[in-house]
Amino acid sequence: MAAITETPEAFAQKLADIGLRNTPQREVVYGVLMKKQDHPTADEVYVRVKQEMPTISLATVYNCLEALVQCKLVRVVNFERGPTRYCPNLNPHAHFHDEATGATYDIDLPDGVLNQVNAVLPKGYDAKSIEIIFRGSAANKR
Amino acid sequence: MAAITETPEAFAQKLADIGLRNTPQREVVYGVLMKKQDHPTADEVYVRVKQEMPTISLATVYNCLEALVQCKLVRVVNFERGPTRYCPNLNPHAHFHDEATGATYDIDLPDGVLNQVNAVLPKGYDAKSIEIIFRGSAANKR
DNA sequence: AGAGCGAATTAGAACTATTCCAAATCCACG
DNA sequence: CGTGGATTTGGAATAGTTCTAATTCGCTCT
Ligand SMILES: [Mn+2]
Ligand SMILES: [Mn+2]
Ligand SMILES: [Zn+2]
Ligand SMILES: [Zn+2]
Repeated sequence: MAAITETPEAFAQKLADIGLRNTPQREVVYGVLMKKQDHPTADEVYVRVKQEMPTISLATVYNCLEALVQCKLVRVVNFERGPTRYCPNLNPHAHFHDEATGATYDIDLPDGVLNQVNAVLPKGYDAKSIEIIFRGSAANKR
Repeated sequence: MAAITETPEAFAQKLADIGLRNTPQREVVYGVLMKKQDHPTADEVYVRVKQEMPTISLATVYNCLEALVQCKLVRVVNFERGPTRYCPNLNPHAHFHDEATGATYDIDLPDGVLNQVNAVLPKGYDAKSIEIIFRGSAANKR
């Protein structure tokens, strides 16, 4: 299970692992993502971050999100060509996109299912990641 | 199994079903998609279509592709935020995206697997479609 | 503490894929 | 043939993201 509260040291270490520094901006961006476990766009992250750090720029939010994605503290989710969304849930999971409301829900994926899916690949295909997106309607969720 | 060669009448009917007319532009766009079973972008479709119909506009290619998607003769595929790609394979299948080459491969999906995947959804979630994308590397394919 | 220096941040310009718009064209029907 | 609504067309507009170049930051070394 991913730690809900990453220590500042562990956080800095994850960045250091790929040759990046820790910065106040990166901490704040990561903080807002952990605080509310949803799937905000870069713009939405920007709005939330500005409450804590009003001087941050949108470019920096993009930079920080990219840094967090690279050191695997955050995942990227895309629905069609809509704005990229950022997901702080590191557990193996799929996404359910409610087309009526636009809401996104995390769907836990047992290892068994991932293996089953991976098994459909013919010889010669080596998948580093599997992304599963459901589209439909969800009743009374969250 | 999807017909490789749709008759012009069946084609026109699929359009009529959703209240659209058949047009030469729509036929040509559909034709180039069926001819080469890959996953071209709108721009790539545009280039191919212009060989047969040099006066067609890019806007019309977008319009035609949208019409074909709506009447379910063509599917849409998106990888991250890259340009939308169009897939003429109507069988249930997943996509394998080779990150090294950028190539896209269709992966047949047996019903069993789709059911297994659908079964991970908690009560209250009703999926109208399931999209599966593999990312990795494929050796010597196609 | 102060200087040096590469990394990070910033504001704004640039870019790209797509959609919008308004005018021209087409075409099925009467 | 003439009309009217659908379709096509070229160009403008849009949205999200990336790029650029100048500034600022914050270690490290003295
Ligand atoms: Mn949506
Ligand atoms: Mn790629
Ligand atoms: Zn998620
Ligand atoms: Zn396909």
